[in-house]
Amino acid sequence: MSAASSRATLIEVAKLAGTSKTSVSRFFGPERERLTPSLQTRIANAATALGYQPNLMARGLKGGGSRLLGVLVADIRNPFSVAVVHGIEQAARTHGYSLIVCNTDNDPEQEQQHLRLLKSYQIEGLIINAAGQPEAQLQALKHSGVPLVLLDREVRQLDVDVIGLDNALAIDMALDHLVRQGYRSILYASEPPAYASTRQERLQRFNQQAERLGIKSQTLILSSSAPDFETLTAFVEHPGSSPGAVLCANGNVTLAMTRSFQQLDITLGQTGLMGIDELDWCELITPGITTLAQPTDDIGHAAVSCLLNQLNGSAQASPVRYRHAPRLQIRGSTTLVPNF
Amino acid sequence: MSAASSRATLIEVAKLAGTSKTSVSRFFGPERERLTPSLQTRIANAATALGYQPNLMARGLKGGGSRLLGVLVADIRNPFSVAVVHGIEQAARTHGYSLIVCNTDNDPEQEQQHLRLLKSYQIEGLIINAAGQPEAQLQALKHSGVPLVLLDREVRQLDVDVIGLDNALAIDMALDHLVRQGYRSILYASEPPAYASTRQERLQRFNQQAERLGIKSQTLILSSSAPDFETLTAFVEHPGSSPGAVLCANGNVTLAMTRSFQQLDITLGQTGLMGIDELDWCELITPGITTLAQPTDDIGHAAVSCLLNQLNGSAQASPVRYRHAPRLQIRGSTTLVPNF
DNA sequence: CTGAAAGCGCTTACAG
DNA sequence: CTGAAAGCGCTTACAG
Repeated sequence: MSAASSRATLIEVAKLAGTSKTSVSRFFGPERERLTPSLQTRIANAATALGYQPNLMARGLKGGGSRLLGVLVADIRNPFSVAVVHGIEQAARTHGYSLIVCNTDNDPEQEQQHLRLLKSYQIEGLIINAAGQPEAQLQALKHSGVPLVLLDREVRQLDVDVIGLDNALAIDMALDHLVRQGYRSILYASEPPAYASTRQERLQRFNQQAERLGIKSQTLILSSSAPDFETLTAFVEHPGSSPGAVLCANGNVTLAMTRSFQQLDITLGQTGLMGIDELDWCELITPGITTLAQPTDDIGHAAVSCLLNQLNGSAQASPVRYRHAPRLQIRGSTTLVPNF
Repeated sequence: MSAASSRATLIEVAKLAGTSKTSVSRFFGPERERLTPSLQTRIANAATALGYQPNLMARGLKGGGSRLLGVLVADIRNPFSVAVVHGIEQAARTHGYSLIVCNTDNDPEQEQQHLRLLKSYQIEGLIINAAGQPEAQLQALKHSGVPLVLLDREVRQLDVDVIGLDNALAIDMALDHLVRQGYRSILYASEPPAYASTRQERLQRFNQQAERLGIKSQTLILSSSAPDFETLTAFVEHPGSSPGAVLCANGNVTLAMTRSFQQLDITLGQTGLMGIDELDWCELITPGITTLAQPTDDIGHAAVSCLLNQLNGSAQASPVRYRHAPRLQIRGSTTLVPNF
């Protein structure tokens, strides 16, 4: 159909520059300096004249490396994930890498499929926010020399670098804030913890610390179908001896809970509401929703650094865990007596 | 550093199966049926035994096609873009394609750089939501036989398929709704229209239709720095003979305007507020913000279809324009007398 | 400093 | 139905 005036190749450039493939190849690689200045300019001219772009797939084939990083996200529509991918992209670009981004929609099957594909593309590293527990595949990748970094979620029995939030610290900060603000009974709302280590860590820390602090605590696991109004209603009406607050395990939960608050006509602040993950609209819901913002750019950058360290061989012997601290963003939803 | 027990190759599979490279290659390609059932199973066994995955970069090199689609977005943190990419990904996966996703952060320089890279990766098609006007590069790509689809934004002097919203229809629907609701003076808020054809189209249609309908109209171009409270305040205080409404050109603007409304303590509904693009939180801002939702999945799917049509050679002679209709989502922000 | 040659893992006419 | 051979565009020892 199309004219397909196919792109110029190394050979054509060499011919036009009156030199060999080898020299042209060197010109576009790390050995450019070995070439005479005059040869360099001859090649440069020929290349621009022909609009030559090295074929990275060919280069990848022959040891040069694909310069491709795989990124596998569980939910690309989650603002947190998008923000991290943005950070990853920034860092990757700085180092001359491009990204193959795949989304699994939290489906382990799609995850398997994507992992197969990524392997096929000879990626030089993989950053994965796992949907399931693809230990076998990842183990195989790792074993075949592909640097790996787990993002936010761990995978059982897989001993590789993990980058994410300091979940224990986050829960501690949340509880500390809520208690300071006068809330003494806390409902912790989360998506089902199975398969997502982050959810488990946060939930576990919550239970542990709530007990240690003598806080009246309760847990609500959100089903993906209908919201659980009963539990929430009961909690709001009988929070115990003192005011209650709802702590949301992540942005999705915060969204769901905010909806529920509105539908049940629960006053923000009077019943506290706080969430892990910062979202565009948290400041817009009167009187503002208090959050723990994750440093998403830092997380993305750290993930790329880990990968590069592994590529350089300058990696630690044992896997690293980067636990980033969240930033507390205080708003009206955790103030008992709204001032108006 | 790592053992790099490198992956199995075609040759090893052939050896183990006691056959030739050719047959193994056929097995993994579209010609599998030409092989004897017995040969097929022998190869299948050998392949799984070795955990063989075809090297797609090698395949890409030798005519087989890279099975890679490029996606270039102007702002990956915009929920609209993310939703469309999600749709693209779904459709691409169905057809066995993976995505190289690049983000330009609305920077024409990054766009140039990414385009060069994408070309290097031998993508089989490109979906681009342009940041600048990269006509030359795109022209070259098109000329070298790479199917192209413009997403949302057109590029001047570039005659290729365009997928996006029916901007004229959207504006018409918005104006119709606002007028019906009793607003007679409308402030149209937009980001700077330069370089983004969508913004221009919407703005132009707004001006045109406002005049035709005899609506008192005004325009506010948002600067990226500080919000323009003066214009908004003046508009709210002197909307003319009858109530005024603000129409936001896209999701970013809706966000900015909602902030401004709150900071200036403007009551939603009393002064209308409506936006193109549906966002998670539009239903959460009391009394809800009326929107025109874009069918993002459809748009993503359509983009992939166009690409595939071009690849098949079954494309129209002249470029196609798919203008998708928005869906009106009515909420309290465009009701003059809130009922409570 | 420069180049001829082998080879990366695959596909595809072309023969048989 | 199957396979030997050439070649995709590049890199990298190895010689000169």
